[in-house]
Amino acid sequence: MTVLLDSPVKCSSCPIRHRAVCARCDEDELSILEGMKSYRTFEAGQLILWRGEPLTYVASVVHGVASLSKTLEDGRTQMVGLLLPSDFIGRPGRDEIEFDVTATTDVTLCCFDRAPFERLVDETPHVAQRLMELALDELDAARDWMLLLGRKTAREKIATFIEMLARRSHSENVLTTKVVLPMTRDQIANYLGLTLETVSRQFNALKKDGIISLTDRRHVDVLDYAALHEATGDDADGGVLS
Amino acid sequence: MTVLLDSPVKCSSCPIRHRAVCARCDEDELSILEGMKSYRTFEAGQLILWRGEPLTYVASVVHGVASLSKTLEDGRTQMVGLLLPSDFIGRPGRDEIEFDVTATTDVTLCCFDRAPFERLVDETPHVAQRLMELALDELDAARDWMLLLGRKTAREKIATFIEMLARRSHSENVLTTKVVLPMTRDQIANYLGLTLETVSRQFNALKKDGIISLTDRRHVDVLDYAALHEATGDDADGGVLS
DNA sequence: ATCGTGATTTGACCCAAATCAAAGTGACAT
DNA sequence: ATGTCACTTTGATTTGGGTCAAATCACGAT
Repeated sequence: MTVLLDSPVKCSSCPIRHRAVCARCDEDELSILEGMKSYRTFEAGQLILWRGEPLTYVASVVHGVASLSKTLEDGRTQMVGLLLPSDFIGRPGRDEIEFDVTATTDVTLCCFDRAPFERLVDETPHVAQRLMELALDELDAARDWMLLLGRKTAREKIATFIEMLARRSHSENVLTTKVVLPMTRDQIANYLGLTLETVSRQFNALKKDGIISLTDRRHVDVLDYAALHEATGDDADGGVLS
Repeated sequence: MTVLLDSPVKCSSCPIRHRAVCARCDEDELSILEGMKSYRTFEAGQLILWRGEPLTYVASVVHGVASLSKTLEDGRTQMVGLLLPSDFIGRPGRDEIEFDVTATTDVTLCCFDRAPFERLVDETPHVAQRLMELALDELDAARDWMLLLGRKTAREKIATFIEMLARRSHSENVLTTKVVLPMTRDQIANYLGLTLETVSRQFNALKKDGIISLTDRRHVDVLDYAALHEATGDDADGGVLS
């Protein structure tokens, strides 16, 4: 199941050092974190946490992609968030979550036991502030997603999804044309409030229109950024995810 | 336009005293707030704040209902949040919002200028904590709404909406059967990702099934709570808003 | 190489909700 | 009482995307 790695990387050379909850920690604070952290890895498809389960630890995503999802009585499900590297799982002052967390790809988490972590948060205002910023970013992303789920057509949903991945996958500030899809058509459907068949059809429709090309199942090449943005339905600079 | 009332009520007798951002303030802190607050009222339909506009003040909703909404290029809109009494507008560390805020009914806000308020937040950890709780509540509500927008049928959406209002409108812990709709069919449609015609038809379908009765346009009477919950599609205790 | 399995694409058909179009309601002003 | 205006209901029709079903593809295991 869960594999515990005995040797997490040093905070100072951690890939998410500058974006995660620890972004503004100084050397002393990092060494405290260093002492209380442990890595856990999960394989693609594994359930990481589930609704109602008491949270014994909180964590930052180091590598990979995890998803948050909610389920209706009859089994219909909707993803309600994607966790990319540097995103945070768990929240101060709550010991349950009301959704499931699943590893979408193989995932590495940097975990902290709750009690000592919460103590650190109470004593370190800028960590609390950083948590607040992360929560507000999630809230903004959730609201963009509400607009997508409530009002966008299937084509607009797919275009928005590709644009979002392109935006997030550029390492610095260069827009990449090659986008890696971190999930299957089924999972994409789940994220966008569609069925997998519609996802497939719309990918191919965008391809037929010369906006993207599909090299293999997990890679999209954006041929025409302007047309892609046009296809999202968003106005000028709206709809930006985080 | 905006009316400024010169005599806001005393914090100590404020109806949202125990739920708003000031919930855990002591007498001294309240008197600081007392000194920096002012009331503003808006008529139903008025725009309170809009996207991109710099935020000069933050506020708590005292009376009435306001809505947050986002718009696509061609004018389709989606509400992304409802603000009921005690909900908070504005956020530490951001000076713009990425949605419009509109008065749904007549609204009274308790406003604080940003600069002094942020100073207070920095100096008063429990206010920062309360803001965090409010943000996390909004995030949970947003996620419930994503499930609704992405996966629920029109009937389920209407049932969920009525159930949410019933839950929120009970003054203490008694479930009321009479629910006041704080908005028009058009606005409800906007909130639920539907058209106004569909909203009207589904209200009448629930009525025909004996689950609710519609006294007048703005009042719903819940005749059968169990059936209403059944109709939401939520499982046992899920889908609770805030 | 071949098989098996899960992911993806494609096609045919259907239905829930959108769209288009008209009436119906009720509160208020004249 | 009459007209106006904004909101709501109801009906007829269309349609985007869901559903069901059958290939096709890709890739690791044997």
